[in-house]
Amino acid sequence: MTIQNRATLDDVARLAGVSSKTVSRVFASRELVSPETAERVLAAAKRLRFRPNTLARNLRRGGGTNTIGFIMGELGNPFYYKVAAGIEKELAAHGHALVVATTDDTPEGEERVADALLAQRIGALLLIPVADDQSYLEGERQLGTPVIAIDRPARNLVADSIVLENRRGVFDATSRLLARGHRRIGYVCNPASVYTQKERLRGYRDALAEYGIHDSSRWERLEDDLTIPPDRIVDDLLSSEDAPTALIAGNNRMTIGALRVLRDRDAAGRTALVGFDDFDTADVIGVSVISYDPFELGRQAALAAMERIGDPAGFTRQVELPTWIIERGSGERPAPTGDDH
Amino acid sequence: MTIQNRATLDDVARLAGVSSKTVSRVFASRELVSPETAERVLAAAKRLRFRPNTLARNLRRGGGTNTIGFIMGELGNPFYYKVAAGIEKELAAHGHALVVATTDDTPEGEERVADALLAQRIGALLLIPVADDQSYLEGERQLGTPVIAIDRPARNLVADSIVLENRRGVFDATSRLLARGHRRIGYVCNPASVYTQKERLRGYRDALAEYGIHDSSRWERLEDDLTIPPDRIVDDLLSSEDAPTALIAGNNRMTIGALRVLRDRDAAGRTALVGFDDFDTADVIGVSVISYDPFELGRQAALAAMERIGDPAGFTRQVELPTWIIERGSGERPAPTGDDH
DNA sequence: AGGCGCAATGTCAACGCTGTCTTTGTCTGT
DNA sequence: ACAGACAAAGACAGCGTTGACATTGCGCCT
Repeated sequence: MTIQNRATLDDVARLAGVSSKTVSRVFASRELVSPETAERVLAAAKRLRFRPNTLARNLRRGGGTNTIGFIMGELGNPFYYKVAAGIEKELAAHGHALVVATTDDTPEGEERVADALLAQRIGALLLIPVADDQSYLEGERQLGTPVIAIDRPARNLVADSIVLENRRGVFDATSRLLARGHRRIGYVCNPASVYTQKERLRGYRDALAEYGIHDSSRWERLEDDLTIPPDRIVDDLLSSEDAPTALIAGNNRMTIGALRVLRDRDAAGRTALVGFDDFDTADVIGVSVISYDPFELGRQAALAAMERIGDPAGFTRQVELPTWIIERGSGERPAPTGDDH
Repeated sequence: MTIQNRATLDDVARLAGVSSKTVSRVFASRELVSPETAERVLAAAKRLRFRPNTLARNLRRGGGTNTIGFIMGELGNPFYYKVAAGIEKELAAHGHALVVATTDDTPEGEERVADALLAQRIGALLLIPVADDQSYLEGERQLGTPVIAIDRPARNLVADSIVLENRRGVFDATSRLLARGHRRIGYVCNPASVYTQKERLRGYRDALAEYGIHDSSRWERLEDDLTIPPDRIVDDLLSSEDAPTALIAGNNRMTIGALRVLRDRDAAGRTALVGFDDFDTADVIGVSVISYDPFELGRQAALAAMERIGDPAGFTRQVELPTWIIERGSGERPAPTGDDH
């Protein structure tokens, strides 16, 4: 197997009997080139298996590439994948490529991979912020690289962001449970200190407050340690005195944990359950959820990035995407009678 | 907001009072640079927010970048995402970046995005083949870009491949059903004409053949049109005369379709079911599956790519990763008595 | 004291491409 | 017959970096 050299513009030019600039014109600018010449050039290029070198092209053209970077967190979560899918699809439709990098969910990881991506002169940076502080990107932004935060706003950085209506989603779900007579409503989540969970918790508390419940701490289980099995958190809550008659799970993992625990503890299926985030088999098992469109989250982020590439100096803005409740049974179980007040 | 120019080696050199080559040494080669000079250079670089331009670097260094491209098919499938995750993790551990591209599952799409990736001078190309023919990559391979096929071997192209033990997995699952007395065993899949499905089908037929069943066509439903709802395919099979007492689903979508149909048609849960590919809530519902590790598939592909980058002329090889059966109940239901022979 | 070796740094060209400017040649109108 | 316009193609430099090679200066040996 001989490894030959890759053909360059000059090689093609020589074979076609033209200057390299003419070949360049054929492949890049489509400026004035006579049809016959173009044909000759294309034939020569094909024979040499020529492929323009985008590295050189982008270097020469100056500024960023048409590749866009996406930094995401832990990999065990389909959420990230769906966002990435939404991004990729929208970018591909506009001729952009996507580089992905993961951060093992640590702030240092985030900065490290951001650095690696930026060294590649990406055209824009999309990220799901993990660190508490994205100020390290401020310099880059001033140099003209747009930054778009997804799912959570960036901190200490001017950046567009695409987030969900977390608060409203949970507020609505909680209100429905209250309307069905539930008063002891549990809320479980882990990790609890991230933006999304804080917002969701606020929605829960706000809804309870409207019914005069101002201290819900005894029905809340807010953890911040992913090594704790979700089952244990739910089990702990349900074992407590004054156990809740309804449960809201702050994310997918907690919902599935809750399902396992309820299967064991509550075979009759009396406890109401609403989870944030839909999952594959939720309809088969009949789990009510607060749903949203993760693809759309990615799509909007890609659109925002491309818009910002076109107009780097424009005002940044925050887009809030809707959430909605899908009723499948588990969230519509009424409170046991005599349980209100 | 002023968009200033990005600092280059020369800018840093000027500020630090050294030559640009020295700055280059500090950032790239770590050759002999006195500690004091290095410190001065780093300080200047930091002040100017310098970041080496990998475009220029890779161009100068010649040959490929340390970015690796991955081409995958349809996005609606968690399988792809997990493979990508495995790839990304392994690459990141070795300092490589990952560009992903999707093909909307059409052969033309595959060639189109391959072209776009190759123009970026990626260091290696990983792909889940969709087209029937990857000979269009042969030229590129000869130019030194390793190609690794994932999940299915490449056709008409010398390339390493990482695949699953599809045949053995289904063979074993079918054998177990036979051992439990089932004789009318159904097999549903869509699409049926892809490599993996052909292999799996072979496993199924081989196992039946060992029990003297040489024509299973009446229990097979092999479709090749993704617009057909999985439910309908399963429903059709179960409505037939001589309906099977056990069912093997060739992929995830079919398994979930089968679950829906069985919930409606077979509330008592007598029909055995084994699906190829695990899913999130399979343990909650008690579905037995033929499982494997999609992350490992990606990981092995990344390893193969990096190995091949180091030794482009070595012998190509095919790695087969194991599959195993997870028994959760649905696959262990015995055949109704009096049903054998 | 003179020469040698080596660490530390510098000079220069080139990677493959494209923007700018220039050259060549053909065609039109008067 | 000749200026002017314009289509088609080429010459050249430079994007930011690094490899190959050259230079400097200092310590050390004889």
